[in-house]
Amino acid sequence: MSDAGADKGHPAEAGDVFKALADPTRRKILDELAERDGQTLFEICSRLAMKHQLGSSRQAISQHLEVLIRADLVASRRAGRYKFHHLNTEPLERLTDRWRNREAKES
Amino acid sequence: MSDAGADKGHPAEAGDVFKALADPTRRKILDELAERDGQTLFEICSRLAMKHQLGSSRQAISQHLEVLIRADLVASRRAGRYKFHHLNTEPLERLTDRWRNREAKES
DNA sequence: ATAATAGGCAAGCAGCTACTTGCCTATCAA
DNA sequence: TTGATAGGCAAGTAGCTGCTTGCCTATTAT
Repeated sequence: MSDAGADKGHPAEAGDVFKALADPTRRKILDELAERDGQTLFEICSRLAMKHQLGSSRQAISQHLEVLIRADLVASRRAGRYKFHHLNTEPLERLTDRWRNREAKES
Repeated sequence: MSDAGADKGHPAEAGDVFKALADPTRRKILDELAERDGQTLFEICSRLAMKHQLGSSRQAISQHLEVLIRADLVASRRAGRYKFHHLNTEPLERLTDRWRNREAKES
């Protein structure tokens, strides 16, 4: 039991997606995963530190990943002592159509 | 010169757009402007209160509009004692392509 | 002119949020 | 086994953010 995903307990509201995207560090994490999908926490940490001079600690990145997972923008998969993170662009698909199509629906 | 818009003093970074969209009240303001463009502050206040049971004060909405203007999502135009607000969807156009196209550029 | 309307400015405050710190568990190599 | 690696949990904290409060200016109606 205990699903390895992150799309069961939450409906992943649109508000969570916007809030997740509101942080620059989280956006850089998504950039990193877009460039190389399936990285572990330590990989993301070291690559962010090198490429962006981001001195974020491991725990900081871990908490950011939690937010991204809650927003369904990142899916995690356990394999032994490693935990790989994968980018999911599906919540981004029709995110802004709401205002471009002149059709408001929900918050 | 001296355009009546909001793209001169600020480059209107992408981060400002994401932060502006992170608040549910601001998203509802955009919904309102998408449904009826060119409303004044008082119009937005009363319509939000009616349709969404949003008990936000005038100053609260005013401050939200400031954020939206800084993000270039709303343009304001003065006419006498009225100030009309217009929705600008241009910053939303390629907002999420950055991760969907696998091409990271800037924060 | 006087009052009403539409909006602006700024200080203060409560709640949230990103981050740190410290310690813990689990898996793998020697 | 022991130690190193990969990650988790939880409390504490500083700064940001959304909102209120109070007072102010500008434009319009009477």
